[in-house]
Amino acid sequence: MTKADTKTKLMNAAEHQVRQKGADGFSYSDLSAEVGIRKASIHYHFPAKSDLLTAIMARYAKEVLATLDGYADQIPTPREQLIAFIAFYRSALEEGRKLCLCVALTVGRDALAPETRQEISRFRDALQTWLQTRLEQLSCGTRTGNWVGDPQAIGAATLALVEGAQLAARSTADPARYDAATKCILDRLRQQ
Amino acid sequence: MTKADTKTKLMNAAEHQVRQKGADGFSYSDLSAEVGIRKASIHYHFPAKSDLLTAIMARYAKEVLATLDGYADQIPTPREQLIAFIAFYRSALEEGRKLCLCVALTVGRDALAPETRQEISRFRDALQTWLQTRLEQLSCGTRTGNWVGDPQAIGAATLALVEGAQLAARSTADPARYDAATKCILDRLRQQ
DNA sequence: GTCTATAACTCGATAGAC
DNA sequence: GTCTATCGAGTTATAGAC
Repeated sequence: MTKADTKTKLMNAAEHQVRQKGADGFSYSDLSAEVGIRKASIHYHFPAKSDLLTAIMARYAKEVLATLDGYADQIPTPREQLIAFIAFYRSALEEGRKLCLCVALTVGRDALAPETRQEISRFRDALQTWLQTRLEQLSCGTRTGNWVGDPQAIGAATLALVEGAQLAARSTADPARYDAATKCILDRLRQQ
Repeated sequence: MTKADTKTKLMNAAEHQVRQKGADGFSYSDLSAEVGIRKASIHYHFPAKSDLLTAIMARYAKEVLATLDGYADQIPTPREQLIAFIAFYRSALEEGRKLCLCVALTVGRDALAPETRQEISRFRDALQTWLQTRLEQLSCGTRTGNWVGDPQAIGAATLALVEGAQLAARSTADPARYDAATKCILDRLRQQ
């Protein structure tokens, strides 16, 4: 675990770069410097850049969804699970310098390979389903507490909110902007 | 008005390109093809690419804020002004293929010139102030209707929501995802 | 698996004619 | 203002030695 193999090191470096600078913002040369391998050697592991992007997006989706499923097991109430979700997206910022991988990739969507796009779509759908399930358990659909709307609509809004809040934080490299944008929904969850 | 001068044509083309592909996703070569001028000639109008990016961001901010101030004059109630704001961000999508310019630029923020970053910050602050003013007029701070929270927090959340909703639409090039993500807040505004 | 070397291309930017 | 011509550096990607 302490010494990752080269392929893993490359994926770690690539994910870091994309989330900080976007898919067009880094090159094999950057990875070469970060990992300590000649840039031509990277092509042995990932023949084309699109292969690398697809691989890191697939891994990212798997890891994030595993984390969220862990919340479902370890955290007792859907209310607290949703609070943990918002905190998780907060922690992904790392001082306001990073974004969720799928946000970082979405801006340059036109230039992505079809397989990469598909990974992004699947991930977003899975995220929204996860949120929707928790919201259904809150039975907010029947206007319990101070919620309005059906779980599907609230799920879509919640996902948009945390991604938008990440952008806000990124705009001035200040995580406090994430907190400001998510204050309302967190207060509402805590009151419930 | 029908025949824009070259400088304006270049800015129009650049804005279109950035909002569709990001700052790193287009080149002077693309502009050359779109406007019908040799790429070396572009440097006469905008010596460096950063000059062009700063110019289109400044123009974008001015135009959008003028539109919103127009809403304040022409639309009677703050409630309807806010609904118009959400519709405006919807119209900016253009079939799910475009983003708000400041969202498109924020991902690659690290590589932007300081002047461009400053234009983005100023614009975001002005947007949030505009939203906050409308929300104060709704007197939602005192928990009127089914709102919760103070105008400042709701303003930050609303901005994050519409920007996140644009990303959702972009993820599958489908504007319906914008509608899904903004359904809750629109319903709440309409009920009020 | 990693290396050197390089092909083939695109990028932003400049010089100077007209 | 727009052009041709070009520079130097960057990019992804490949070939072949070790």
